[in-house]
Amino acid sequence: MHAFDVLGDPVRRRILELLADGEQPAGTLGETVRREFGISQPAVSQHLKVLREHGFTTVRAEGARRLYAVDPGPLREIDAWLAGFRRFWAPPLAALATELARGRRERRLREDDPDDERTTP
Amino acid sequence: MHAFDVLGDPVRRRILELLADGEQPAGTLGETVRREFGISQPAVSQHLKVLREHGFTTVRAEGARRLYAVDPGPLREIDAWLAGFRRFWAPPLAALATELARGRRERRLREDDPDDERTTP
DNA sequence: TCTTTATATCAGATCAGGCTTATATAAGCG
DNA sequence: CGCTTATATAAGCCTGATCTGATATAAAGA
Repeated sequence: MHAFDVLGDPVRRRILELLADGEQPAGTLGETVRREFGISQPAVSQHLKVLREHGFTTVRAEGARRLYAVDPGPLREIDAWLAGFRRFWAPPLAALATELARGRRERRLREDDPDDERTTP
Repeated sequence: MHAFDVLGDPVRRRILELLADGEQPAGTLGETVRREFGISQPAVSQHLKVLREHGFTTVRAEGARRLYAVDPGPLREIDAWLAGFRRFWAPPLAALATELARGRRERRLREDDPDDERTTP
């Protein structure tokens, strides 16, 4: 199952959205999702398993509770794939900004580079 | 079928990658994909149908040929969904840059706003 | 017009995903 | 310890996605 397939399911997307605000125990997630989608506890648990096994979440045990949290790895990969298409809608400046933010940040902070692409003439 | 499901299929992802370099007739796409994945012509045609019907491509007829091209709409929506998680891996500067590129670009160019968040004290 | 080329659609088979009910595991508590 | 709470796994069913081979449609060319 590819990362995109994992995100194809609305329940799994919702779980990730909920986790975006911070870690949550399986039970709390389950309650919300069950209310919203009308599915059973095992169904939720199976979705959590898919998310886990594909690296979208981490889990840590706290007593009997399982605390889930977002693991950004696969989302990042998807973002990287999308990058090849971003030029179809993003203005060129954004690409530059991304580049800037990604690689040149530390260089700038250390060397105090006077060369500045931000102000286009 | 959700946009994420559409991208879940490797054949469809490949087709979009090929189209990223510009429009191509179904036949050319088909040849490449058939070579790479070992599937039949109808299979490719069905994938093209999925891409079409979910808004990932446009088609225009040129004689008997169908020229496919990327339609960025759904990819953009996916990008928007991902935005809610980007803070997990992108440095804050990138978010600012995105914001900048998206909405404030013209304002800045016109008004020459002296208010500058870029330099955090 | 007849034939070839380009692409799409149809019908049927197969397979994977997701759901449910029932059950297992393990911690918390009286 | 038993009982309850929290979560996971198992087994079986059902639906929908994708594939193939056959066929339809339509443009191009002899």
